[in-house]
Amino acid sequence: MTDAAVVSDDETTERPDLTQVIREAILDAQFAPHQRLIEADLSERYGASRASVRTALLNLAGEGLVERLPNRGARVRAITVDEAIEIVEVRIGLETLCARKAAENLTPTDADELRALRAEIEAAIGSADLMAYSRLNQELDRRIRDLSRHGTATQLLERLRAQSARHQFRLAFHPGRAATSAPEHIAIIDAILAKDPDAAEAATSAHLSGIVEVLHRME
Amino acid sequence: MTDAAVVSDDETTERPDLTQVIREAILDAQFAPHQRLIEADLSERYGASRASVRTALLNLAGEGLVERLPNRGARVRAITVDEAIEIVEVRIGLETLCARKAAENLTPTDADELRALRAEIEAAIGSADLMAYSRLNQELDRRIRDLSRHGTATQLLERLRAQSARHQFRLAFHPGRAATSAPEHIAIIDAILAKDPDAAEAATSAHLSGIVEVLHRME
DNA sequence: TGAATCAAGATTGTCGACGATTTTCGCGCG
DNA sequence: CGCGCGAAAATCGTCGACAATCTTGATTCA
Repeated sequence: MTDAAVVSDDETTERPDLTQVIREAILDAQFAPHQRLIEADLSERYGASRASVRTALLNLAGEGLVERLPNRGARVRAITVDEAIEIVEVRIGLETLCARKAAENLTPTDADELRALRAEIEAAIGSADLMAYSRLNQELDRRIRDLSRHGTATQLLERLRAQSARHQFRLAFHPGRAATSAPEHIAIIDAILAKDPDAAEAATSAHLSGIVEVLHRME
Repeated sequence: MTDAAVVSDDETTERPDLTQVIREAILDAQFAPHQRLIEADLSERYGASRASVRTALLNLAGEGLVERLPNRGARVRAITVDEAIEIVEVRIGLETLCARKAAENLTPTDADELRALRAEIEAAIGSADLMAYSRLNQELDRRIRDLSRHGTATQLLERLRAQSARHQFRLAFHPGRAATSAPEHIAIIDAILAKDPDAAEAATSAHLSGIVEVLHRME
């Protein structure tokens, strides 16, 4: 299935940063929430020294993906529903800011790309392809962050997204969720395309407030 | 186990976490922005092994206080004025959220403490004690964060505050700044005391927007 | 003179080992 | 039978040494 015989025993191929490898393992749910990440185990599993594993775990702790209990090691950080709600509440502040800036900064080229993205989203909705729709939502969020050219907000949003990846994923398949959020996403896109910061902020705020509501009911 | 005569030369006293020591050194401006933090130097300076220093630097990198350039070591992260503006823009979103929650959660006991704090602030203004006023501003921000009981927002605000400590400090002594911001702070307190989330959000937003303005002019 | 090259120095990255701390588990005592 | 107690295991924290990498400065050649 893979394209070459490089996977197995030989480690001579360039190895990507351990931090990234473990980060993706966590986001891929190869490690469960609250699972202990024992340095010696990871060390053997990835063929690196304990010091390297340690460095990676320190990095991931800084990103909020793992917790480090003094003298008791690291474990995958588990986000409760309450925390997921807090995260979305914070996202309201950050994403409305980005939406505002995106509307202000929009260039004709950006507008074309955004229109293309809108078309894709509408197509995904039309064919009821939840998986594609979920992916496009993420893509839209990322696109708006980029357009905002606001490094600080972008960085914090990226952190929060990683931390709540599991919850975001669950939410995407919540019954009836797509039908509600789709027009909200379209509204956000249109407000940005219209270069209307106030409308972009309002549409973003409305969308995320809806998510907070849903999460509260799930609690 | 007497605790006398242990302070001077002997290192047998419990040592506070190196991360905290170096963090405070950075915030105290013992290390200048962009100054390189060489592991061997810090190791000798604080009488710890290089591994411990390394751990501390990784922690501080996670907090955004130092930058780590691959294979080229760590240095104190320098915040430009543009970044300082971005940080305040983000604070608008986060602190309005906290002010809102604080107004909603306020208990009679909290209200008493808040009134005491207001009295202190008014006293500092009356005596034109800029140093005390600056300290009380920080205290007020912290108090509102606590009252909000919003862990996620609190954590992010704490990070941002540390990163922009230098700029916040400079701003506090900007000519005429105290006269402008004092009534804004009082307005925020009163809105929270009135348990009026909308007013608290508006007052906080107005205050921080003013700071953004000033920073823009300083640029 | 000036650019390319390469050697020496400085600094970080990685490693295996040892010591410290926490957890686990068996054992005796009430 | 349960509860404390202590030894053993598991695991993290620290250390010194070495390897890899980047930087600096001298040297050579056109």
